[in-house]
Amino acid sequence: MPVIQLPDGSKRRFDNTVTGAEIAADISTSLARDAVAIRVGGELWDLSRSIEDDVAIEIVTRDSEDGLELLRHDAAHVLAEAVKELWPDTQVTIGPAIENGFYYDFARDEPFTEDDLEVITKRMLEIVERDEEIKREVWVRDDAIKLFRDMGEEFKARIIEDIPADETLTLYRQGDFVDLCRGPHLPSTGKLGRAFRLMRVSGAYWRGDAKNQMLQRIYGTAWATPKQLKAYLHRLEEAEKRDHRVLGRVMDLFHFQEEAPGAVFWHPKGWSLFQNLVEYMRQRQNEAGYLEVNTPELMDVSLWEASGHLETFGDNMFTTQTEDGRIYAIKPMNCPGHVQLFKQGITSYRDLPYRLAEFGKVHRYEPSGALHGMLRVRAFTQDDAHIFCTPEQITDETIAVCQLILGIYRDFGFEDVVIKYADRPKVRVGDDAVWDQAEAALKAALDSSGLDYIHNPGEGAFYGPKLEFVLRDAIGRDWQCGTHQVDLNLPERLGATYIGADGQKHTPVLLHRAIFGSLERFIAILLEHHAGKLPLWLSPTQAKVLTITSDADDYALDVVSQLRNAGISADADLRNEKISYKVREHSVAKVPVLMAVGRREIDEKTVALRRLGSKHQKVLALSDAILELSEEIRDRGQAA
RNA sequence: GCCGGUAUAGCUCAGCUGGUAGAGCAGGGGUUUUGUAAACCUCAGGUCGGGAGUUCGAAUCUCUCUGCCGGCACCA
Repeated sequence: MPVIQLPDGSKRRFDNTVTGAEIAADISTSLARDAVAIRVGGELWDLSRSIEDDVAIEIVTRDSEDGLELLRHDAAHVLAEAVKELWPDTQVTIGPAIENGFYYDFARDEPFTEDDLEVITKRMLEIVERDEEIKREVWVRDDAIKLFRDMGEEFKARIIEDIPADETLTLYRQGDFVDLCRGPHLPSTGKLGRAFRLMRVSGAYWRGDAKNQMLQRIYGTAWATPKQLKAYLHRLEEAEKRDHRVLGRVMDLFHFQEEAPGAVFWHPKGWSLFQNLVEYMRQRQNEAGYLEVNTPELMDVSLWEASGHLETFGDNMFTTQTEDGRIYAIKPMNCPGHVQLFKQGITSYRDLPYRLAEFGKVHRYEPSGALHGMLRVRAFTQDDAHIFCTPEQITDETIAVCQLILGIYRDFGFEDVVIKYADRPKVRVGDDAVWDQAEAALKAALDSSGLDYIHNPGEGAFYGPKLEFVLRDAIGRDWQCGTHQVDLNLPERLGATYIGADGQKHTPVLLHRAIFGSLERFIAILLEHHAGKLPLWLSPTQAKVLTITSDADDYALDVVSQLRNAGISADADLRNEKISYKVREHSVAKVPVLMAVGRREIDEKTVALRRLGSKHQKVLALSDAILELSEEIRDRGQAA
């Protein structure tokens, strides 16, 4: 005779054991309709599972976060059922719910085609229509293995074999389809509804390991209501419009071409944007006590052997051989070069910390399949810096770097930043004792900074543990940009020393840090974050002066020169076109400020100023316009 | 690197089951002097990504290489 407590504190008494479905029905018919599971303690239970004890429960509805996950997981099962009905020889493997949807991995020789997806969708809708009951069954491990092996489901059998022998297994059966699954599930396939869509098919390795067989993964999205599905598809379309590869073309910033895979051809406007970022960073770094340097792109492989790069990073390095037989590597990182600079000049502890910065262009041979616009390239520019310091200085320097990074991200409008602490990876150089020391130092510094962080095990650099700075953009995507690493290995390998206060030789600690990470990547992120509408201070062309009639040509040129004198990048558009035509063209190209000038403006020494994204313009004195824009540029769009 | 898709004019795309290419925009020339997201007329522009094959004949079918796209793996 269980007493069930609901989230509002009310209690219901039942005479016999009761199921979640019965409780929901007892409350209201609409709840009975929308319920998909119940939460008992921390666990989700099937609606059909009977409750014997007094417990507090929560009814999970289809549009809640948990409910959606269930729905998506169910969609994966219905997908698998449909595929098994259509192609019985296909083997099923796994099919979880993921963000916004689900997937299922199948083993099948024939590839799935676009047309197949339509056929599968149709079958899935039929299965929903059939409203098959989804039944939970508890099985003994060995019986389950036999069941799947007899069905020819080798992959499933292997999954079960890896489950500890004493663990009870649950299978879920719907129609003729049975799948190993932890559950819970919806009570019947009809509850899935029709708000799902198969999106694409792709390859995926069995158990996520590139050494294994490749399976075929079908991705789908699923929602509680058709309206939500539509909204999601709309969001995808919007995200596509933000694609930096598209914006790069319409804004005339850069391009790629076949002869240089993974390398950017910067157009004048794009390069101007690039230089704006460099100038900004240069100023911030100068203020923070960094010294800017430049080191060779090409250095003999012996240096890279000594640093350990060739051994641990060699697969990613470009090399070239000259006529004299020497082999040079094109630098994939700037650190060895900076150590050479340190070795040239620094001899005393009095010079530490010694902070070297370089806008270093590095080349890395990334796997062809990894390339993606400017977000993943083979040639990129790092805002790299190396801080040589004593062990005692690690904490202060680390805190200073964290503050610098967070402050800079704020200037770009990124407030939401996650810090990850990544420790030793499998492939690394140096003794464990040195790693113990480096990890402890970084962690202690981070702890004393008072910043929140999460642990990212095994993801450090090959020479030391690191902090990763992940920022979240306007549409909720995460990007890793900044990094800060403690390195006790490279300075020693490359023979860097200084004389301490004790008169003895010491090896300096090397802190590696980057803030944008890659300028190319950061620009791509900025473009997508702002959907191309860059803040005024960053825009390559800040203002365009448009003539309404050719009578205004002289005045327009005068306006442009006054703007330029005030440090505002401006151009005139004197073409024989209608003003609407010019407004449209420059709006499409995302020019932030348009100034139209005609006869009235000539007479009154004014401009008709229109902001990107606005349908309105205001007429103001040229001098006032210049003042307004100058202030906005100076404050980087953030009113003091 | 792996799986799948894809490559036609500067850009976006059309071209059915093989009969050697078409539109819009951009560009050139002209008309128009224009008041806030596309004025009008006209001209030019492509060995259909590269190579090989099948065929009387290939943008179209096959193979292969390269790039790109979506994932996976890698990386950050």
